[in-house]
Amino acid sequence: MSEHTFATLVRQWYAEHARDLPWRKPDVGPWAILVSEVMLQQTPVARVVPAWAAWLVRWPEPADLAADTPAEAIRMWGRLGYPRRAVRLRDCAVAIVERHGGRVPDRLEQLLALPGVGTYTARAVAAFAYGQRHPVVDTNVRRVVCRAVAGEPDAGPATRPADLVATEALLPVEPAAAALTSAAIMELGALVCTARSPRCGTCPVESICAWRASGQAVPAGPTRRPQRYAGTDRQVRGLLLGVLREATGPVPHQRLDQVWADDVQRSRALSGLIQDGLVEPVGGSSFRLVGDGPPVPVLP
DNA sequence: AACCCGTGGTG
DNA sequence: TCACCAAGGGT
Repeated sequence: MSEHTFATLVRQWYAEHARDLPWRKPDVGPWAILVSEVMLQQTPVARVVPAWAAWLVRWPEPADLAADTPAEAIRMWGRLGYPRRAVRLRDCAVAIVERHGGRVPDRLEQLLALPGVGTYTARAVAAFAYGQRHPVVDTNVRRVVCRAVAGEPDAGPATRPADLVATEALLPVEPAAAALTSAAIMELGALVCTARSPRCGTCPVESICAWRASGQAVPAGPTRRPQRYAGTDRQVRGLLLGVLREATGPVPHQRLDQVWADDVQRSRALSGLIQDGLVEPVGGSSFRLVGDGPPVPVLP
């Protein structure tokens, strides 16, 4: 298969079928791109769209978020899930102010050093916000490349160096075209080459797809461990945080006690929230979102 | 490396 | 219906 052909076909398909997502518009800056990427970590696009817009209205630049409390970040995060990301995003804003003068850095190494920014997000920002030529490999890209190029059923549990190498080989030399190609492959994985029921009939690379040619083998075992939720600490954390999020300021522990009957598990969940920087004890028997409280009166 | 971390839509 | 899972990161 020709790498050039693959990239060209996918880009042509993208030009016609790409979703009109707000963070793909021309004048969207690096900070807005970064916020979108963090929100999209394990949260579906449809739920991110409105949250992203509201977030940027309130905090148009990293310094704006850095100056506000973790509590407000957690509230604004709403119900996107994994609220640790809200705290890390604020930590990230603080780091951008302290290390980079309030501007989102453009070097991969600097991006990777930011809180909540890993292999995928760093590359996504470098490519989509700054037009650099880096392979951007998320679960969609991994699946597409694994299938189309290697002809294998599916990718491994996490991004590996080999995935970056395989994807890099598909990218055109010109940086802007490479970034566009990455976005296009990602979109193809999201809309056509999906995990569960791929729509090969509408796929632009069906004729050169190694997986299609080999009969679309199905993964041998379960791709990953099933996510369980009901009855777990995660559910209890979610319930506790829900109460704290709706309250203003400290909440007496008695009110938190009502969300879950098992004392041991509830305590463990609360400790976890404190450990993660989401919640803090106040006055011995109450708890609040970190930094939450009445506004500081402005002195005359 | 394996496991933990939320939430809500859906086939 | 309910198991599955969606632009990952941290430890």
